[in-house]
Amino acid sequence: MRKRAHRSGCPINLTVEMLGDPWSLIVIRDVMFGNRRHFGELLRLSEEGIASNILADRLGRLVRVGLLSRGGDPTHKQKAIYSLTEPAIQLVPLLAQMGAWGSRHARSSRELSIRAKLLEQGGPRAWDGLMKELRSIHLGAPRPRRSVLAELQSAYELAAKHPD
Amino acid sequence: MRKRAHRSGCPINLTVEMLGDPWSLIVIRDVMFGNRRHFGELLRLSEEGIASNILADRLGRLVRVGLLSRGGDPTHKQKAIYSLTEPAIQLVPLLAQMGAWGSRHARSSRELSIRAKLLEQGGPRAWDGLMKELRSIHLGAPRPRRSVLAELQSAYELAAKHPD
DNA sequence: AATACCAGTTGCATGATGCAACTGGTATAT
DNA sequence: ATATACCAGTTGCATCATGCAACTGGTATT
Repeated sequence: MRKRAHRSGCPINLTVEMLGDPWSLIVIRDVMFGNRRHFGELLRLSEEGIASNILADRLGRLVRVGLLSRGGDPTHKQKAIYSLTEPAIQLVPLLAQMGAWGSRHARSSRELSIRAKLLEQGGPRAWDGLMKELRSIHLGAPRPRRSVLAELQSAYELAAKHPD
Repeated sequence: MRKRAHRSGCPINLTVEMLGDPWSLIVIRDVMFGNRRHFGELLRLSEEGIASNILADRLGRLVRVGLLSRGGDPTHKQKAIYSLTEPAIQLVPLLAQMGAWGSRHARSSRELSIRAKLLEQGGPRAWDGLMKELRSIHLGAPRPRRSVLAELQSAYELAAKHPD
């Protein structure tokens, strides 16, 4: 007796079912914006302090539902590399909106808000640019001229160095 | 000894902390798009079958964090009316992206996808229109000429009547 | 006075999360 | 060859969240 497949066919509900827990989107965010590709990186560099069992569970689940893919690292047999899949890359607009909303309505730190606000202001043009870049990093697509990640990073560093 | 206020100051994380559970966004969706305003409506008309204790807990929590407000219904002393607050209304773009992503990458039902796709295609113009409309319904703002909710509803009904 | 509606609450089973310690395989240095 | 460190997890256990069904006490209707 397995549990019913889905609660409903509503697109919002299905998205919530897939990503509506306290950690899935955090893991995807770290892979996407922090370029964390190994278990250990995700574990040790985690801002929110994810536990290793939860991380293992989420990585497995995200691979199963097709949001991450797991490849071996040639330099180390034990090492696994996690990559975003196309569906995960298409979460960029969603994450951009989440960042925008959070920076507006929650008490987010100023430096971290900079990136969210920049990505919001960039709009669909910036999102597309970021998605192209992620396709080159994670799916082996040709490298685009523009690097939105570099733009976000330099804006963040500027804000961090220049504490108002 | 209370638990730490937040896991991190990242805007995405703060949004996940507030909405990253299986029910909060479902409740907000029903109030927003289904105009469910009472406990009983939310409970009985729930597509996903929320349990009454969970609904009570979420309504309370959403009121506490300022996404819903709770008012009394003049026609019935016992009856409570829940309304969206401005921060919740500003979740429109986020919900629109969730719907768009879900209709593209999950097996959502065709009729329910129609609305999500329409809202996506409408873009920021439609989102602003919807937000204005919600401000009139929930916050007593003047009623706008355009009704995005009516547009979504008639598109849905057309699709439901005309099964491909 | 009886019935139905309303917004929840209670009790209990099950599952998800959080924490710390541990495992077994792999590379590196001596 | 041996010791050390790295790597991706696993295990055990406590606590918290969710799911289900039955129940509660106040309010309106007939």
